Amino acid sequence: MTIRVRFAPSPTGNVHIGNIRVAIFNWLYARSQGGKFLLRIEDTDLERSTPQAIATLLDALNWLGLHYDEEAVYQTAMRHRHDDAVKLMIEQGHASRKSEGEPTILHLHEGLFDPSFVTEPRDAAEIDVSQGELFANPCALVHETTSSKGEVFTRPIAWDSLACLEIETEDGQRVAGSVLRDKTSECNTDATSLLGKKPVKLHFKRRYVFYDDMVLGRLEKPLDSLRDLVIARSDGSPVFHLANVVDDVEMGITHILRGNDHIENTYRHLFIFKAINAAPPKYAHFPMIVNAKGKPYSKRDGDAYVGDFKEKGFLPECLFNFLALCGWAPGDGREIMKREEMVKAFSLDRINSSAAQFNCEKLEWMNGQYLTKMDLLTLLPLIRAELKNEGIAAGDFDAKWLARLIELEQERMRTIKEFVEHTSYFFADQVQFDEKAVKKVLQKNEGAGLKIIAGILSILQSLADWTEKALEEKITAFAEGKGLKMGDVAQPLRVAITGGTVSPGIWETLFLVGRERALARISRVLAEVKPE
RNA sequence: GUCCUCAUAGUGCAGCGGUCAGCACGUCAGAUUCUCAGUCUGAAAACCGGGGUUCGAAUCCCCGUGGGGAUGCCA
Repeated sequence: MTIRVRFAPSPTGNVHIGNIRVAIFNWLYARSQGGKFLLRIEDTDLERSTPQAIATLLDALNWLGLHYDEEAVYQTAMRHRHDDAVKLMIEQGHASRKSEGEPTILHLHEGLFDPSFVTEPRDAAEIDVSQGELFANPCALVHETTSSKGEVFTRPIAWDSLACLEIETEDGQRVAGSVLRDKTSECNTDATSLLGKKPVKLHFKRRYVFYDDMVLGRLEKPLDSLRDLVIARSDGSPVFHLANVVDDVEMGITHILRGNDHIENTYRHLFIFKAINAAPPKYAHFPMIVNAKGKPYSKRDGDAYVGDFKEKGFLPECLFNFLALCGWAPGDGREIMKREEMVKAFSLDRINSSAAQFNCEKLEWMNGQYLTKMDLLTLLPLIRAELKNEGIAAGDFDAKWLARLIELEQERMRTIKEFVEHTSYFFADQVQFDEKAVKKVLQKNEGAGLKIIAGILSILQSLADWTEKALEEKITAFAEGKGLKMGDVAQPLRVAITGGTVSPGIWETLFLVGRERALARISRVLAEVKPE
């Protein structure tokens, strides 16, 4: 059987890195297992789902190379399947609806207790009901308590989940649970009046719902802590749980890999699979990513939208790599990995079980590493696009010239955006001067820096051969002749040419700025800047 | 309230009964270079608390504490 996994986002708001990491893990699992990676768009929330959100979602998947194998499934198109499933469950006596205008409820009754996910009654258990009120109805015992803050908690416990139930009353007597169950009418009936005395404790044998999570191991939950579940709303529309399960069956999903916010849902979903006579898939839950405050990301805040990373000049292969490493590691210390390497090394049992905080600084470092190792021909169009994006007519610049500039800047930039930030003086006619730099490097010490560039100006003016090599020779000779350190010469020049104190090597910079502009900039500085 | 789940440096990972608790980002210091970046070298920095089990626990169990989640019509 081939493995089939899916990414099932709801297109409400912008897809954030937490969502996309779920997609990455699914994709990696599918590829590592030779399985299929499918996409289902859960657009049943008509109020909040927008075409625009779907577009940005598809865009993000495409950008990151998360290609899916079959046509995307839109959940709204599956509505009739959901309705059929509800009908089936009612027919088979698993679900019921009191009347039109009421929700449809799936009952946790013995008919659904499959040994593959519900244990036999196992541990002797008791629930203290001395505080609060106890009610009974045909489906459940309902324990209602009020917290110190005044919140009311109702805890309905399905009769069938309480094996060998005995109810202890205030006088120490024990009454068989069946007595109470038989006496209940339609509504919640006060247990005290049914029994003639106040119940204080429930004694029973506890069953557990369980499944084997491929990341977390065996997970279980007392069956009595689960209540019947709504599968269709009052208006008849299917709720998430129902739609989700039915679609997974329809799509032949074999493995569900999702965030651990769904751990609890899984216990419920198992009953739905059973109620529609379908075999449940295997599950793996992994931790969510949290933001710098340690809180979960939310679409509502527009937090960490994937498109923002594209905008900021991160490379998709880097973001992919980085997100895969949030909660997963190959185990041998490798960090920067090609996609094929990750596919090869990926396994669910190496996924971490604790939440990962997103560390943007490390992402920037990693992006810098990617950029440094990147092939020039691959990088060139990305830079051109970004220049264009910034309103710089990149087409006007000679390809060789631009290539050389990229070469020089390649290991200095951490994002594509930084390239533009670092290199504005190569493209502009006028330079933006950093006043501090001008003061410190040119004006200080009675204009020592100015004197130096004045001296060098005449040498450069007479230089016919404007090449990196020639510039290096002339400037070095100048420094040596004057008994100056290279830094004493390079920095004043750098400020005059670039406006600031940071640039690639000075002769490379001079060369690329070009003879005309370089000389003009030095002359202008000499004309306009006066010693302190 | 009840239930589920998680917990190793500031951050991300490694460790899965015996390690001087390792790696990476970041931080700090030094080296190199005309500045920056990079590269190289070095440093500081962690097993949430308390009980057990064991000759021996970061590792297994229990109880706390803290974070996240669920608790009948969000997905």
